[in-house]
Amino acid sequence: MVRRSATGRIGIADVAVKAGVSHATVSRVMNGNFTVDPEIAARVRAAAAELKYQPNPVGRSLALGKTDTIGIVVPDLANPTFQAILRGLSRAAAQDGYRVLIADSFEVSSEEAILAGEARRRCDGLVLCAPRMSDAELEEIVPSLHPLVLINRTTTAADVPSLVVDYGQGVQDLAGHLVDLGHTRLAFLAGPPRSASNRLRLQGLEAFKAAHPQVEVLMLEGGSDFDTGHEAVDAVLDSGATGILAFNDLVAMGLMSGLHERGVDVPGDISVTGFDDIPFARYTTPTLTTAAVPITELGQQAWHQMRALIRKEENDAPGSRYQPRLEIRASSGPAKAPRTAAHG
Amino acid sequence: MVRRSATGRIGIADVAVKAGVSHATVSRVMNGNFTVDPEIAARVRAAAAELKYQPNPVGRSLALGKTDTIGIVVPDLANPTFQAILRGLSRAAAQDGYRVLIADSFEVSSEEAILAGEARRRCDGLVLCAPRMSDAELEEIVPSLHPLVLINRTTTAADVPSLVVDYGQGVQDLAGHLVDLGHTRLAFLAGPPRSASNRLRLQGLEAFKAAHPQVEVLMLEGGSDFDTGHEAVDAVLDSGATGILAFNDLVAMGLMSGLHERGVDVPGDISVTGFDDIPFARYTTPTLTTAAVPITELGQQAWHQMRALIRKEENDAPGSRYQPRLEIRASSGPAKAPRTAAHG
DNA sequence: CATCACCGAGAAAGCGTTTTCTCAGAAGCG
DNA sequence: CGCTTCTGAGAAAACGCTTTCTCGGTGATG
Repeated sequence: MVRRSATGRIGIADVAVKAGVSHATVSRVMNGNFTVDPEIAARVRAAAAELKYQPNPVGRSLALGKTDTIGIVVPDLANPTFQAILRGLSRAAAQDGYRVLIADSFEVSSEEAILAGEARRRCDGLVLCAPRMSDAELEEIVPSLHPLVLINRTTTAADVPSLVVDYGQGVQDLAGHLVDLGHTRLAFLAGPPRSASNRLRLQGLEAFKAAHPQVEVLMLEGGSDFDTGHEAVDAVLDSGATGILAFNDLVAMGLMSGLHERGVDVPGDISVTGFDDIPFARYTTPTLTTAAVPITELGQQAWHQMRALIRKEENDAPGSRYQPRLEIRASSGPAKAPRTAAHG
Repeated sequence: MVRRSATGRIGIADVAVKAGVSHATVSRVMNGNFTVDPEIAARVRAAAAELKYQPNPVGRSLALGKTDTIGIVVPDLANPTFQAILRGLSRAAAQDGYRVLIADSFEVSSEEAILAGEARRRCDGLVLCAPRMSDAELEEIVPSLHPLVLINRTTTAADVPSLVVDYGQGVQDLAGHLVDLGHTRLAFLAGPPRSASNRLRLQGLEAFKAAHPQVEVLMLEGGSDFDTGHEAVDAVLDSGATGILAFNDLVAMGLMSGLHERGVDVPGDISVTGFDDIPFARYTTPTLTTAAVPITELGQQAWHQMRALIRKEENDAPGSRYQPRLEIRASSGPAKAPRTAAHG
């Protein structure tokens, strides 16, 4: 039997014995070091192949001081946005031989710091995705997390690229689109209170209100999933608004489903817009007007920024800002006469 | 400065020096070994806290022979089914202090074996999710992957729990439902050819045909995403079938969207069913009749099986079989008179 | 008072690699 | 032929931790 090591797995030592050389030589051969006699190299390779030897990555990591793994912390793995970021990140990282370790904080912001630290120590770098923690807390832990890439949050720390989507501009574009269609009474179905992207949307709407004093913009409480939108039907109908800006596509879909059940026509009676342009958005009935965020690309960019950090390359553009693109589909249409005047 | 080690990070040695004890003692204290003098322990803890010492997991892994990480290989991270499994797995594993490393094979079956091996070596166990590789290849690599949990595939190897969804039964339930509604000409929009779950559906349909000779069941080529369903509109209309069994909910949604564009009424003209019951399914218009698979629970179960393997517990139920539950919604309805007779 | 058992902490040996250091032996040169 | 230089491979250190081994020192017991 060749099983010698305590773990039961065959190691470099087994190969060394079989090939009649030292571990050092086996290591050299496995790493393509050419200062080794071709004949011996061949013998080592034969032995390795015969034993099906594969280097233990943990030992390797310890010696090399790197794990070829990056971590990502997301607030909620059920959210399509984070799924897409994860996908883009994983795909891009894989092309450079890196793997991704995931940590889901389940929207528990108090856990984020611990999760992030733990994940960081296991990996060569960390992507912190839309953290829910406070600015103060973020600033405090950021230094210990380098190399770090931030998504949808910013920090004053240097060397921490930030990829942010301009939700403020996006929501203004959507509101503008509705106003162009004649809507004068809008309502915003807000997202999770701790979400920075929700704050950006709110700021965008404030700016919009300032620029369009004739338009009413109501604020309604919401969340980030289907059910939130579905449950908001009453509040939406009560508001008398004809143009609804949902926090994201999921909320918009839930809302449209609820409106459909009530016999309210979209966009005949009420126009609905989403945000994100998830793949489903083009297959709803009616198809969903939304603001498209190149979200998978964002995950990919996150990796490229991370790679630059790991390789200590000069980074000409540390971080970037993504502009959502207005995607006009069938869920938004001309405003009908305001319902407050409908009884006349 | 306390930075001594080559990596720049502070290690156990720094704490030892600061507390005036040996590394061994620091290690003992950090691991809650009570054979150490309380006063010394306090001194060590104080030093550790002051230096913000956190044990290096790589060194720890090497010494302990475990990484507290499990790997998962999925054919396509963009597929909601695998996302849900990942979510359930990650959540359950996290509760036991384990993290998940992901590997996406992008439906390239030739990559799967390498990916699986690599991921396995980095982790304490592996979840192989609906692998596309051949049975022969699977059998070949399975022994080297233990502890291993298989999803939607089976193996002859012992000690490899298999979690499989009974797609065959599910598709028969759906077909039966349509036949009960009076449909006599059905069509199946197939999934990826290499998918085992697709094979199971096909087998189920064969059984169904045998049991219902009066019902026609046509086979149409397809895939697993929206676009597949959307592009299948012509084929579906040409087939003359009034009841369409889509491979999954995504395909069904794409198809319904396409039918809607053509002015075909669902379920008035054609009934459509999906599979999986993804969250979106209850918010489509019309809401989607489908077969619900407890997919997140499946991910969770995968962890429980894995945990039993890692802990070498006796496992009373190595693997299990999940029965989809028929979820009748609005996309299926009574068959109208066969269109072949409509010209009369 | 001497011996034994025991307790607690340091020394050292792993865990599986990579990489530096070291040193035979061969080759080259005068 | 003797010296130096170079090549290539083994010995050993390092990576950061856990854990066994060892042993000085204390308290207990006969």
